Amino acid sequence: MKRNKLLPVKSIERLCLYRRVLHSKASGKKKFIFSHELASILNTTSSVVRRDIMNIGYIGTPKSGYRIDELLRCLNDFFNTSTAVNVVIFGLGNIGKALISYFSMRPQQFNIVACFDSAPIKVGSTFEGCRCYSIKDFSKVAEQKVPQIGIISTPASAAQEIAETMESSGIHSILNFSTATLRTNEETFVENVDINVLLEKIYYFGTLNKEVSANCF
Amino acid sequence: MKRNKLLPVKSIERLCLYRRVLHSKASGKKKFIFSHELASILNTTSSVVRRDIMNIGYIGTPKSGYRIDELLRCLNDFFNTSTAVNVVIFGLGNIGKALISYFSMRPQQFNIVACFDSAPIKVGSTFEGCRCYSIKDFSKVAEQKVPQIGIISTPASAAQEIAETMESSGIHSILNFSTATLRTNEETFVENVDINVLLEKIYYFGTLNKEVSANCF
DNA sequence: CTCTGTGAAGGGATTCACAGCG
DNA sequence: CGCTGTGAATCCCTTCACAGAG
Repeated sequence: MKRNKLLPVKSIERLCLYRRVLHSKASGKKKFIFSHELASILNTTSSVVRRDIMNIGYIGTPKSGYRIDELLRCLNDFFNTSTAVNVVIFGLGNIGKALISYFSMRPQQFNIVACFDSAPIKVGSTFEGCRCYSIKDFSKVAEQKVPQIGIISTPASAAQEIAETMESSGIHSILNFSTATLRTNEETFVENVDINVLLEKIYYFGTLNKEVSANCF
Repeated sequence: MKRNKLLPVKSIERLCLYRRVLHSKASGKKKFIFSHELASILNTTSSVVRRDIMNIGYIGTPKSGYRIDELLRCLNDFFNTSTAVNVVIFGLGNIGKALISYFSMRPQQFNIVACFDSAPIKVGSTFEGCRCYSIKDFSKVAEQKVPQIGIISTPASAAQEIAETMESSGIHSILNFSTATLRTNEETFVENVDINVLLEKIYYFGTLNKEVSANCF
């Protein structure tokens, strides 16, 4: 793993949030925003905000701050979201359905183009406009829909094979809700969302040690 | 935020995973496990494993490695899981239901004792054994059920008020699936799971920059 | 030998602090 | 005076490297 010229993960996460805030303010009357305003909205510090914005190369103006429209455009370019990104979901269980429902109302950024399940009863059905295919048909569907992101919301036992299938179709961005530890190529980025780990973690930091918080800056 | 004697967040996350692996191996015939075995299973390095285990104070034996049963007991003590932790969920939408379904089959560690929703049609109903209450009744229910963890799976607009309600009832561990940036007391630990941020992130690291991976060690 | 335990080095991200500009 | 931009310091985590034990 060589993270050559890439921005820090944390910085990327925050930049997403700046984008959301700016988007919500883009139609307002205010044309400029200060680093400390963004910081206050997102519970961080102005230093962090300035550093992050510096990282993506945008230059604000002293005294007046950042132009909202320009910075927003800069962030949009940075995240390369001129067209919606195609997403596929493996596993039409509760999580899969939750994601499809969520994005069916917000098709601007991410477009869930297909879902896959191994249960014959689900294959061929349509959930909120999203067609469910057999996992066996993935490569065919992938050729047609050209997904860039894959989400795994299957039991852990199926996860590794699915990850490999996705990789062989050129998907290098995987969001893994299963408890499996995926083994992937170096160029694939996997993010694990493990509900047990999340709960253990917040329980540890919130309950076992009262004097701590990670939410504040 | 003073993270006094606390272990690093990343270390905590990994320790959860060690526990899961050890648990699955506890009934096997092998009595010992090496740091490099754990590392290989979880896609990390033996250095990391040894450092993490050192952090919680367990001492292995050179040559034979770690006693699986002892290390597991040590981890259980560390995470203080002698009894199930009580969890409440705000918002009986898709995510809320997914979580209830998931944990209704695994009541050992985390026990979802109640859920809350503002929709009158949901209040009073029961989903997979979990009773849905009005948010207004939270403090009454909380007195009875003594929840230690709260999960927010409502729209962002309701999140801040819910977080404050939870805090006033003594919950200091919050898992936030909404897009709201919560403002909480210092002693409360908030973990945000923002699906948009997650997807942006994996898209950035997986698609925009092919030469990178964060899954490998 | 092959393991663990751990001080020390290294690398990354955050924070500090201040120059420079309007 | 605000504010931003940014080198430098700091802090935290990971990695290295090796002593010590069996």
